[in-house]
Amino acid sequence: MQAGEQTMVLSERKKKILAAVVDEYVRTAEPVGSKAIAAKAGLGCSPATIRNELAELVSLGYLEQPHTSAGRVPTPMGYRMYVNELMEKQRLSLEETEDINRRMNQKLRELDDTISDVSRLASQLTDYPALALTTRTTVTIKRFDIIYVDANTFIIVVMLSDNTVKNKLVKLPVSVDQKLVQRLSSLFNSGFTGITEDAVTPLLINSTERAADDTMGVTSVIAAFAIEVLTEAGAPSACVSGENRLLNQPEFRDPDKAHRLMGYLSGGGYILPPNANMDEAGEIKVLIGPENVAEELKDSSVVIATYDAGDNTRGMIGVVGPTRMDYSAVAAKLSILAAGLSRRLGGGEAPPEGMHNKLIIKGDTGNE
Amino acid sequence: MQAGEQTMVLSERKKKILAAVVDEYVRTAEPVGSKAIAAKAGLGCSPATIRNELAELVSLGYLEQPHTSAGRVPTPMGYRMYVNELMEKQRLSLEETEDINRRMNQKLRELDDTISDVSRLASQLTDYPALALTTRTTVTIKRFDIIYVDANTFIIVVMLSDNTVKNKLVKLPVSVDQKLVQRLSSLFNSGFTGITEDAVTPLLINSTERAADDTMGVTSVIAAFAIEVLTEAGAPSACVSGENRLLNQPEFRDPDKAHRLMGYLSGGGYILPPNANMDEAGEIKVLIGPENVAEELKDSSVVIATYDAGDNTRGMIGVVGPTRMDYSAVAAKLSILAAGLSRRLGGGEAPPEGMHNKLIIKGDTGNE
DNA sequence: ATTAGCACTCGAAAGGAAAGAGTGCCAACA
DNA sequence: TGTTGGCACTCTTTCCTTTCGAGTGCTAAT
Repeated sequence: MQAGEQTMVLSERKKKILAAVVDEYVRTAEPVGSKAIAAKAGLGCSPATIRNELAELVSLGYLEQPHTSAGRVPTPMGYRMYVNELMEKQRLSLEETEDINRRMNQKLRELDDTISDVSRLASQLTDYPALALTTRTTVTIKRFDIIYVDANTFIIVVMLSDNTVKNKLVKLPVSVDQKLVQRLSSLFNSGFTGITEDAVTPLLINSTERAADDTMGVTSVIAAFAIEVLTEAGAPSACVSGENRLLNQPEFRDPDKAHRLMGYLSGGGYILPPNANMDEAGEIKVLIGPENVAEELKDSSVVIATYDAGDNTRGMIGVVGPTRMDYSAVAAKLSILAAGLSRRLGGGEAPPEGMHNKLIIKGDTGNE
Repeated sequence: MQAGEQTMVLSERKKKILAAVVDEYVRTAEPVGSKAIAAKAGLGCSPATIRNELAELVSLGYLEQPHTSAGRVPTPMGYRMYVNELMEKQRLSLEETEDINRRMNQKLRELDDTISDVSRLASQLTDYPALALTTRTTVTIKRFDIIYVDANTFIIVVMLSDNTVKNKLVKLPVSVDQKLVQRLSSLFNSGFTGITEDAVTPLLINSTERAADDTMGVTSVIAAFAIEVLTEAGAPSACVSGENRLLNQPEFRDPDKAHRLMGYLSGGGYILPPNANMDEAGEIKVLIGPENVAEELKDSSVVIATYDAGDNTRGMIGVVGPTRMDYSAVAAKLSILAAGLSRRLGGGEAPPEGMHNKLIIKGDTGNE
């Protein structure tokens, strides 16, 4: 963090070595030594040479040693370099891709509880805890119907601008006239469609009440539902799955540490969309260790894919794990998931199924 | 398990001692010694006397020692005795009760996603993982409406016998006549109401199709939705929350052990309703260690409260933890939750709010 | 029937020695 | 100048031994 921050261009060999360290450390979770690298990475030179290089990589800030005389471990900066430049963008095999798409198809029959299903799927695929979230920006009502059931029961049905439909059964303590219900239905259908939540003012409600000649206060019940629906649909929804997979990772063998992070995650993961704003769909964002804003994530990494859920809705699926994470595989898988989601939910401008690895990976600038 | 199974009546003092051991062990999670009991339980006798009694309780099968020269720990049989006879049924203070009810009220505005909210609440209250599940038996359609939106779009709205309402937006590739939709709407409303899922036969669908003069295959789309709704509503739904709280318990400090159980739980907890059949609402059932059928639960305990969700629907909320569990407090809290749910969801025959501790606790017979 | 006393057991904690992995550096070499 | 083998050194991990203490079981006294 302090020394050697000036971004010098690494020699080819240094890059290869750094990549080898990351790969190996990701695989084994143990500090990797010069000998192992010499054996693995096919550059024809001896452990001693590699030791020299390693020492330099340490002083440049890409690697560190848990203690003198242990192998090297990537620093966040090292991972960042790996993710930005070194990592070979993994192309999943056709089978894998198809498998993911198949499983997605199975899940996504109804696009409503999609989020939770998708996050579960992401977690299964990656074996890390996963989270899914959606932010909608402006939602309006497209259509408003009221179904008269009996004298004190009716059903409100609202179709929103994102083509979801919400309904509510209302039971009143008093009897209402079927005519009144019909009047209200058409009044709401004309007065409350196409407007945002803010536009539902007491004024509007009052005038509707008067226009409908409603003396029983039914109007306000219906209006309350309209507001509720708009609020709820406009609010971001989040969902976390597979927290327990954290326990697979050796870095979370300490129950306290695991518990802290899991608690944070099941807390809703609200705070997760880390550097705010959702980016363009299709991009993948990687946040490594201290790059995360949330204190609880400072020594974990997050990989996030953004997808386009159509009609002003942006969604993200992400995965949380130790900094020692298989970024490449995770990114590839999330990318397919996100593409699939965009294709299904989005406006249809999404790329076709084949096109699964435009893998634009992007992260922080790297400076604190 | 092998010796001393004959249920002899324990002397008063043995009971007191056993209760003291359980209480203390629940509190500290460490084997409890004769000295501690002498100090705590106010029976005026010395550690030596207690040691004699303890030895007998061990040979009777109520207690065991992790090793010679450690304190005593309750066996499942010991816990069973404690739960059945010794435990003082805990009355929560008025404040606590009110707090629970208040929090329940906050959550339960909509009775739909109730289950997940309630399980979360149960977990928060008890600090153990919680699960909620519902079994519905027979659901029928009470009312069937189709809202015509435009030539290839309509909304199906179905009201079920349990007064929930489901809807689905249907987009057709072909244009349909508004008249046809109306015809279908009334045909379904007369033909598909009051019947169970089984009764939706191809025969019925065909005759409806013919009656509606439907040549576009719209009928089958609608019928498919009807089946889907009936299936889904009739299926039990389960929900687990707060798995991570398991990590609070010292017995789950071993990550592998914790992981096993958490995995089992997030697997859906299907298999949880252990000795099958839901009992009468209001009862609390305690399953201790080996009394559980699921292998994964053999050394954990489960406390389950059943509530009446009205109209053929039985629900359960339960809590999972180590056998060393604060049965009394958990039972009391679950009891209030279940009562609250019955009151809100059930037919209304539930006891009023004040009545929160009829705490009938019941478990297995205790023999394997 | 209860109790004080005491030897004994067994796990948990503390200390220490040995093993092993990996480094840093130096001197030799191409 | 860059690369390599060699070697001493460091630090962790592991295993063993010792110590400590809580708690028991038994016996003899009350």
